[in-house]
Amino acid sequence: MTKPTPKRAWGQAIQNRDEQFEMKRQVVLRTAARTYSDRGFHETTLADIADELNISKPTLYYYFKNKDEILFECHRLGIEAITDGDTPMPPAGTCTGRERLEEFLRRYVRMVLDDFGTCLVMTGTNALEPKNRGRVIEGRRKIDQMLRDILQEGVRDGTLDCPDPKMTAMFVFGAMNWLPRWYHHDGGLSVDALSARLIAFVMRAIAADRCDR
Amino acid sequence: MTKPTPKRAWGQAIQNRDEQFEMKRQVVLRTAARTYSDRGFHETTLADIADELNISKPTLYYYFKNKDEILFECHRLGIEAITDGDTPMPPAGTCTGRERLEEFLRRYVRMVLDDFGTCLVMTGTNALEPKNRGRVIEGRRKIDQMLRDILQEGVRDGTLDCPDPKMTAMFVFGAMNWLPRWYHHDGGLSVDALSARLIAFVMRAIAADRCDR
DNA sequence: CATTTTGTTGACCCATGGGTCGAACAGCAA
DNA sequence: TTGCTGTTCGACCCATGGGTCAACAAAATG
Repeated sequence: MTKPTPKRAWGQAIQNRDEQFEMKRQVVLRTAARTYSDRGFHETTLADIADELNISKPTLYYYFKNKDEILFECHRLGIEAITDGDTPMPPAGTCTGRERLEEFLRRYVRMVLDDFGTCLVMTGTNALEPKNRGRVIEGRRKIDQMLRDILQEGVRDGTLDCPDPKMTAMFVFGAMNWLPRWYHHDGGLSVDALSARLIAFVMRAIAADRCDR
Repeated sequence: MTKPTPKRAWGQAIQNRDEQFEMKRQVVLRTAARTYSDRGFHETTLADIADELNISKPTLYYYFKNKDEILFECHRLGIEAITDGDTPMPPAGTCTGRERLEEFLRRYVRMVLDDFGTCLVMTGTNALEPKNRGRVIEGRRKIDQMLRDILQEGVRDGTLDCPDPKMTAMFVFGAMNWLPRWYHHDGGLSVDALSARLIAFVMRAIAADRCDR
């Protein structure tokens, strides 16, 4: 659950003023995301986060409006990690549903094992103020829909065979969202190896040609 | 996530003194488990629980030592629901690993969609005091082991075919532990139907004769 | 009815922790 | 040196909520 922490100090690189500001914001967010995931949102005090960065509590308020905003930003970054990944998902139609499914699972696993993704699935949205809460829920809904669409696409083009795409999606999300609770980055198993195993498991369950071995 | 609440009043049935005491304890626990699951442990105040039962906060302290103990009892009941179910699991050897797996999954799904089981998988153990925390973790470890053993048994007797029972167990637990987050008792899908779907999904993935259809 | 035991409560205590404020301090330009 | 702006912090405020207590109500007991 906790990645090997770089443990970089607070103000390191001396760059442009705005970049420095944005960089420090990021450092706070990463630290917060980790701590929220480990101990839970309500069990984490702002003093905890500040201490971990060797800064004071008011300094946090120089970079963020309040505790909620920090959590919201973590969730937002987690969601963006899939929806607007660095390389976009291959659009529907360019390859089989099964191939798109594999790609989606690979991305999602990577995302959910990154600090922000982990935070997204480990901490509830209850703490967020209504407006931000709604945005997060909407984001997650879109991701849900993405997987459902892919499954249906695979059923249509004959590369997948699952009786109930909606429910199947939930089972698969469950398996993936649970990863941060037991997978440790320091073990012998790499994220890529893990996602390969998970993909194999899912494919055996729903790939149309699942009698291959 | 929230079952149709009976909403029974506080002191209803007039029975033996001790039974009454124990019954009221149970009512508190069920209410607490539901609220903890819905809103989260830290988001739930003792006043919330008390209000829901139309009693006062100090009354809770007449039945329980503190907030932690209430949570612990919920977890304990959740764990017992599988380990010491009303009818014991068929012992290893009396049937195939695959059959035992089906039975285990059926039980686990039922448990995890009951108030206490839901509470067990929805709320973290961080809040518990060290001693109780250890007991809960131990309980969950035993349940983990149970599934792993069943999987290995199935591999041995040839009814199951999964390359890595440990990891497979985690995937399956993930899918099941995620159920309370999306399944609603008031929908058209019964718990039994749901567990049948989940079992079908898992069996397609790891049953040795998974080419049946 | 008196008295003890069992249940219940309003009112209170107080540690925790989110959030604020004004002072201080850095760097930099004129 | 003087000011200006961006950054940091010690000290403080105060609402929340877990937990307590003494008093009161309600059965049981005799």
